[in-house]
Amino acid sequence: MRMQISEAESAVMDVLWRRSPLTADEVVAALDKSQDWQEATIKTLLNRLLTKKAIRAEKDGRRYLYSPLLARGDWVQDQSEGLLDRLFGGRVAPLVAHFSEKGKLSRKDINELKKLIEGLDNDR
Amino acid sequence: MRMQISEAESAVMDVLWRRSPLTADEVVAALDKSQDWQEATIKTLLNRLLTKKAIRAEKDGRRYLYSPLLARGDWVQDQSEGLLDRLFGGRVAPLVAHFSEKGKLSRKDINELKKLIEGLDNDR
DNA sequence: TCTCTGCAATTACAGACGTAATCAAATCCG
DNA sequence: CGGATTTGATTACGTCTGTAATTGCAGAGA
Repeated sequence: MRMQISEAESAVMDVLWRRSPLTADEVVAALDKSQDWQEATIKTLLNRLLTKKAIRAEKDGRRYLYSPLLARGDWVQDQSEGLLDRLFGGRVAPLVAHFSEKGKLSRKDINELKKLIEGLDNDR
Repeated sequence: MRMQISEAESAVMDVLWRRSPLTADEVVAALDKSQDWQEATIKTLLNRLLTKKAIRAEKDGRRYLYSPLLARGDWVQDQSEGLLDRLFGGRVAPLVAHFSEKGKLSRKDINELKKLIEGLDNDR
């Protein structure tokens, strides 16, 4: 079983991925807009992430500075592929087809996808 | 907070989505290949799904026949959109770009995507 | 040096989940 | 009819998660 990061924990990771290192206080501040959590709650999440080795803390005088250890790309990869495997037989096209059917493709998406696919198609 | 179906529970849903109604026994048989669960475990999962109203049970003589109430499409939609929002800002193109970078696009995917996009692109 | 204070570490607690064992009710067999 | 068997219902229990409160310790002031 690989490392699991919970929903709440990933909100904390998100702020550290955006900018780091940060003090606990800065993390709290960053989450203030998006989440309705007490400071203590965020401290707990930071500690759980520490024991999971998903982040690290370096002493900076009286406080700590937190940084991610787990790379966002790896995490995203893990999550995405998990969902792809579980729901779409591991294939990307059906996933996109699904979003298309559900009207989740914006014009912008379509243009970008077109460009992306053409690029791939040309170079072999 | 909307209805949550756990990982283990979704394995049970999967067999009912494939074919239903089924007896508990048939569900157990179907899961025998993929999961290493005791019969009792599967009974528990069926019951939890019942209380969550994700499936229903109709009496068939001595036993019950189980069927999904939750549609697979709805569930897939829920999961996919959740991931899309959490990891890709709710946009499909970046998700596909991600898979592309990670080399998860097969030739077949590319062809299908191409066709799909063209279709969308033409009709407006 | 003693106290206050700002943080981090520890502890708390209920609900969900994974994973079952056990209990009970209905039915079949002899 | 009474025991064996089948199958669903109830109970169990440790871990993880969401959500905190509380405690303890290292500096800042008095």
